[in-house]
Amino acid sequence: MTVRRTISTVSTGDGSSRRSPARRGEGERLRGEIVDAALRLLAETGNTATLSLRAVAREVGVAATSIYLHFPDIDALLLEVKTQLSERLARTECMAADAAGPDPFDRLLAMAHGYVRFGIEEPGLYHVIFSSPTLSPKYLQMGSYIGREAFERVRQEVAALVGEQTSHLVTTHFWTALHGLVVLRTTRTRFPWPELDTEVEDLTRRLVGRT
Amino acid sequence: MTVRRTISTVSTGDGSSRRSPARRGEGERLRGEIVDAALRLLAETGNTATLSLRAVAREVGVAATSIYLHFPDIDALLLEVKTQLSERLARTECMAADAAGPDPFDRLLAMAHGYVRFGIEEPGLYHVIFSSPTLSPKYLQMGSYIGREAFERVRQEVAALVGEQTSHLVTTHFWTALHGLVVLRTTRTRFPWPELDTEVEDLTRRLVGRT
DNA sequence: TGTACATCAGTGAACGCGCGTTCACTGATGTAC
DNA sequence: TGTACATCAGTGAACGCGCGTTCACTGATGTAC
Repeated sequence: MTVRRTISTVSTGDGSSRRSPARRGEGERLRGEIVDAALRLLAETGNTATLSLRAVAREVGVAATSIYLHFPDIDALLLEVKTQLSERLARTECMAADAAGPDPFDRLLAMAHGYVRFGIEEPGLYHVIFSSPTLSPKYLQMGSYIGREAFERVRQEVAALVGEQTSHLVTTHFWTALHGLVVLRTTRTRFPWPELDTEVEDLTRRLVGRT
Repeated sequence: MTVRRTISTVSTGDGSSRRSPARRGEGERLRGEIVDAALRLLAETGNTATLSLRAVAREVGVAATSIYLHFPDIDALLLEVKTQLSERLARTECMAADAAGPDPFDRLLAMAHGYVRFGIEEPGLYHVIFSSPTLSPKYLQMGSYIGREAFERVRQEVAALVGEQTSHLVTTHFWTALHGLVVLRTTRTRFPWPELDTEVEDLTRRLVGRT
């Protein structure tokens, strides 16, 4: 005996329940729920190497095998997750710059603050973006191009401040320094960190030579 | 029937072999082999979360239960591994500074190069040093003080260059920037990285204001 | 309008594997008498 | 000097667990006739 529930599960009389299938053509709904579940789990651990297919299925509330309906393996799911996260980070940076007005230094500083804020507010997700070594080789190429446009946007502001010639070098400094800042701040919580805004601004000034 | 081998195993007639116990008082020998095996495995994966007790035992060539003779759990083993690695990293930095002579800028630059070289030559081990979140709370306190003396040594050189007052801030920049540099270089291999020595030296100059 | 069938979306049992941990054990080496 | 015994260093079988993956299945929804 099966009884239809109002929302999206079917009770089977004993304790177990069964998800009622999506309408025809709405199969993608579960796909989205899978990605969201993976994001929730990764936000806690920050470690892609320990994410399991069964744990994701459990978090969604679905049979483990149902994951295969939407992803061939867990690396495909991770690629999707990373792509979404990179876009989120890039968007954060972008919005920060747009809110800052036309001055290149103000824009650069705003981007730095945006980047750092994202990483510190969501340390688990931030770590996921940069944990490529776990990906199997077949997804490596695609993953490695993530973040290029964001780098290029920063480079343009940097170029306005230090010149086109050294802009690649200085933008690289920026990227490595902000990345290290986020990773170490969220990892070495007992270290006597300087006040965050002071640290980001002083770092930015020094890197572009505005002391 | 058991036959004594010349080195350190005993053959049991069939394919299996048995390690001949260490002499009385030499029980610490296996402890060292366990740490070395863990280091070999971690050098490949760089991920403490996926290191298993059984894999370590297999690498040593010993029964899984033998690990318990020397470590209460895997976190204790990891703490030992991390402590040894931090000391290695600090020693590398130290030696680089000593080889550089008395000038503070030269010493600072040498330390930076030493730090970065260590990280790039042994990316897996470098990652292990900074992967604290995996440690269970009971070992967290101890782990977090690792590296303090190394920071202090760098700070003294920085103080000679930028003054005592801002030395903590600038040394923090140094640490985060070099950490990010190592992590991203070993992780994002497809990025068009600048020439290594140029990058480190330019970064150092900018951080201490010697452009 | 009715009905047989195809398709879509998801399930659940079963497999073999590696894992951490327990337990009683083995066998060589040293020591007390 | 001989011998019984304690101790040290390490083993191996067994447990229950979570994992990825396979396979045949279920049952609602749409479609052809």
